[in-house]
Amino acid sequence: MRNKYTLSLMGTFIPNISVDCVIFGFSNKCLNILLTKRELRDEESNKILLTDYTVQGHHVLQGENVNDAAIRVLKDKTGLEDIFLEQFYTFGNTNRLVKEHDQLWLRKKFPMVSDHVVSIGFCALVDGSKILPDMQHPETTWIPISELSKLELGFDHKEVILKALDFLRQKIRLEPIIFELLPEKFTISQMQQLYETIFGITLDRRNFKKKIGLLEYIIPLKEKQHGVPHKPATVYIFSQEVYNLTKKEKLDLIF
Amino acid sequence: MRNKYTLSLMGTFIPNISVDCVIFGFSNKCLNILLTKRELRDEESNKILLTDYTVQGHHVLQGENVNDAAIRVLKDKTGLEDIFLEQFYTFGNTNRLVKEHDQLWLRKKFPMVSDHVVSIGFCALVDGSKILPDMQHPETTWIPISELSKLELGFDHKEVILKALDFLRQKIRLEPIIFELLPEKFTISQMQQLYETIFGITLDRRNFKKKIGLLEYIIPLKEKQHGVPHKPATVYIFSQEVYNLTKKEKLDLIF
DNA sequence: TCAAAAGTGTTCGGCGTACACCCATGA
DNA sequence: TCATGGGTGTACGCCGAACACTTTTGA
Repeated sequence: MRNKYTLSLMGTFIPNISVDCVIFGFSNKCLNILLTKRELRDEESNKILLTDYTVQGHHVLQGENVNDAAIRVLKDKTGLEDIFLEQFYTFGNTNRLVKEHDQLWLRKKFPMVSDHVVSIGFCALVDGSKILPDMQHPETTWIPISELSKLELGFDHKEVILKALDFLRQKIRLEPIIFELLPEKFTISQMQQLYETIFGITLDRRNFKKKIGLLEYIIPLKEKQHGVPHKPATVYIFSQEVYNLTKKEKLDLIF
Repeated sequence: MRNKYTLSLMGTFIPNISVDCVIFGFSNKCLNILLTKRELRDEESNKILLTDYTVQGHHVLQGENVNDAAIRVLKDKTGLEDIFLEQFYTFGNTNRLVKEHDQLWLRKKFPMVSDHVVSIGFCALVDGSKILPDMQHPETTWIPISELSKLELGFDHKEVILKALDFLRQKIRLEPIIFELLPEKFTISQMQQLYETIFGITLDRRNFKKKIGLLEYIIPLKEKQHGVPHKPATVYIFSQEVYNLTKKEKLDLIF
């Protein structure tokens, strides 16, 4: 799959412009990021030269819109389409590829890319229940954000992920994108757990429920959970239409 | 000045990556944008072929960080340094340069640039009282945002400006960047007027004052206005230090 | 003395926060 | 019957919104 671009279309991608997608998903009460394990072995000794993780990225193709490149990467790496995907920052420092590990990797695998690659960072949000159990890309895995500090990351991808997380936290306060991370039908406590994992806080259940109860666009269904060993919870849906109709421009001048 | 890059250093800039700076300033109770008037005449007939406005932009140089390119453009076009300057969006559509006017301009003036230029948009905020009365660049002028819809704008710069304005409005709700647009010493009603022009609203003076009065980091001086034909107002300063010490992470889950 | 903007206080309602007990289900 | 998480109500305090009259200055 990846060969499609690195081999047969070699020369048709733009050598100095790429996109990087930080893909967030919610499962197991955790916010996770989809990362690719990178491993480089010496051809003779078969000794491991480097092993670390990177986010999903690729160069923009000749004649391709930058935003479309991100859509393409997402589809290639996860099979997902039509999900939340937005730019959050562009990484343009000249030293982003100069670490020894990364140079080694690039010389071996991508000798044609430029020394100074500008990368547009995208943030994608996916419903955790859509995680493919056995992907075409066995080297990609979900990592809880709480594990991030323990991981070795390639290029400037640590910074990329931190900026993406920042973006997510701020955006969530401004727009109803939290639902992009939840299944279509969700319970109030799933939603609460999601907030808690994103912000690293704990919230009072009663107050949370009261607040959600005031929002007309979060609609309870008749349906309940089943198969749970406790009182089954009511399931809710988010209505974008009701949201559009009822949202009021509240402009807190607070900063 | 501009020739420095377009002529003597021709070939040292990256043909497909540029920065565009949307520079906001506050004066005359208005939020203004610094734009450059563009005019192209036919060499024989001297007839005007196109006339419109653009934001301040330039290509990134070989070996230059993207963020440094923005700093350079800002300095070259306004003489200003050390002011608020942040990325807000990257414009990467393949059709951003294809309007007939723009092609005409590029063929004549910048034949060496690529067909597909990705441009990183930056938002700069300057104290309106620092506006140079007679600039080195007579073709640059401040335009109130209320006049924007009447102007002809080059390339995709209408979209660029609208995205910058959006960015400014959201950022102001999250961080104390409003002060970047005000003189060091300001009155409460200047601050109020600034909010009013940015958001296109009107606010109640008493409530506004009360709110500002609660913020420890907006500090009244002994000093008053003078030379005004009415009761002189108290002047205030913003203290970044007090802000850092007293800000509390308020996290409204509201969206 | 006039025009123009500055300064000031109260009331009301809504929303955030703190906090504890009973309920329904599967194992 | 037990463990697990679901569902619910009250009291308090803060802050945002509405609203009108007096004060100071330069012209």
